[in-house]
Amino acid sequence: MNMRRKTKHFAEILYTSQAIIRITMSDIRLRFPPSPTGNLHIGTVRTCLYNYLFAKKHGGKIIMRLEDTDKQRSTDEYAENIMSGLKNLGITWDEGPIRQSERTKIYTKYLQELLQSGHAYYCFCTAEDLAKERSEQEAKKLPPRYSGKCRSVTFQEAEKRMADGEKAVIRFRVPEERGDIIFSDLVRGDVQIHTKEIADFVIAKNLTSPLYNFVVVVDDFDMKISHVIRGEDHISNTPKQILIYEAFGWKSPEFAHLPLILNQDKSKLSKRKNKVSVDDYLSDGILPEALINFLALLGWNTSDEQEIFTLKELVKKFSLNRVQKGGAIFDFERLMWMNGVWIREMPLHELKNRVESIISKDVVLSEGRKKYGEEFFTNTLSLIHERLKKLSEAPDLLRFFFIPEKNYSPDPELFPHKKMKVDKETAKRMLQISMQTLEALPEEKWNQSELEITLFHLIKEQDVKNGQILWPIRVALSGEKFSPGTFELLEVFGKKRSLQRIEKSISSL
RNA sequence: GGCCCGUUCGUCUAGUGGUUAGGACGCCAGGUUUUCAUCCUGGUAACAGGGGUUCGAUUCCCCUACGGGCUACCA
Repeated sequence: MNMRRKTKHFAEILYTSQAIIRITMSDIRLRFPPSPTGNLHIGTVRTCLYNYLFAKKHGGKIIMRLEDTDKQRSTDEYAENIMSGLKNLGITWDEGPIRQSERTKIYTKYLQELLQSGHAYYCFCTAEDLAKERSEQEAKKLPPRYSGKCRSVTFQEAEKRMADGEKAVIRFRVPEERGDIIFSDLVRGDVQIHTKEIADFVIAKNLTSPLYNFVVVVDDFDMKISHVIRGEDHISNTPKQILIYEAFGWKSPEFAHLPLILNQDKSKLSKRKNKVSVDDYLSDGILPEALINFLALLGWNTSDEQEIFTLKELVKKFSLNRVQKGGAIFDFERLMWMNGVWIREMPLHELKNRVESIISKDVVLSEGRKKYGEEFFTNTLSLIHERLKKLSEAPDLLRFFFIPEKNYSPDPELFPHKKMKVDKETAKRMLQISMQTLEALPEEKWNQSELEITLFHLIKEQDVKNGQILWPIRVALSGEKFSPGTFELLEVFGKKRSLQRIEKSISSL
């Protein structure tokens, strides 16, 4: 890959500073926390990517942790899709997968601990109770918050009521006297919120069904996570989690909240308004490299003017303090441009591998490939290489090459071209003249440079514009409005097929 | 409504107490002795507003506006 490189000198400095960080920060541990409630999402990839880049940059470890506490919505299929998708993109992890659904015993133990220490309590309010409470608050224009009604229910009393069949959830007792919670976010600096803004929140439906904010804390502690890098939508969860850390007497990890990826209208990227499934992009012919490259630069940059990066280069250059604070709109045009760059930079044999599965699904192409041979196929691919913006366009760009001449009939309406000063009449005449000239060119001289000499000679002799000869031939050979150039087509088709196509065109005009 | 976060070309972004506010995508124009694509050249276009601080603010502070996130017995 011919990418721009930094000077050797710079690279050495970089390595040195990395080595220092490695020594002082040897306990870097991060986690990928996907919730397997859907196929791999663009936002999940971006979050995992930044975690990956940070971990690799500092020699840390990554734990794959499937956050599947929502038993209704989580499935093994989604988990599999997410994990294989990440691997296909080159985003790997060192430990796991660990499933939260298999760690219930651990959560239960810590839940009991919190209940016993009084940091949590049973709440018997029903959904109706809470709805009523909320509507009353709204009527008084108060922020809807749980009142703390069951705070006074003692542990013994609660156990008795539950034994009698009453249902209860477990809430965290927010210590209002704690005052301001301030945490230093690695991306946005100090974030502050007062405990009075936080109502007693539910941490578990019951002893064996813990909820997100609780399990995250237990797991991050248990797995010795040092840095939590996640989306901005989690900022408001952070103080709640910090409170739980404090209740246990645990040290909280470092937090870094990433800006969100946005729809065109600046709302959080959603499948209603955008394509969010990684599978969709990949099957649409977006290269994993391009997707990674694009996502890395959505919300982060290197300050120099380089735009194209391999994963390795990203690791080398990544730093959290160059992460943007504002959200970034997902610009498909830019992704397409980047994809085109990646395709063009790719060697031909690699491109061939990548389009293999797409080509094999196309009947005309597969049969034509057998009929005209592998070398021909490779040649045609090389002609469309720089025209490709995404892999899925390949079949449409290639198809005309593989149509057998007996089925081939270009649309006569394609021949007239104003700028070229060509109408059907001229097209026909020029094709006839060219036909004679080309027939006279021996097989062994049938290559681009000889063809150029021959046809330009003819153009001069006939005293016509280049386009008056070259345009009709190009259309005759491709039957397409747009295609590779005349000489390229002539050479790749070879003498026999070229003349057959020209002849067909003449008779159609 | 409340809390929190944010705001440089249409988009992704660089940047500084004094710059012609830079690059990239897109778009437009021209060139690369035929189309398309590539490539090259040029052009278009931004510091949300108002107050301070200052000799001077896009840059520092405050307010407002706008946008967004969260406000679940989802994660």
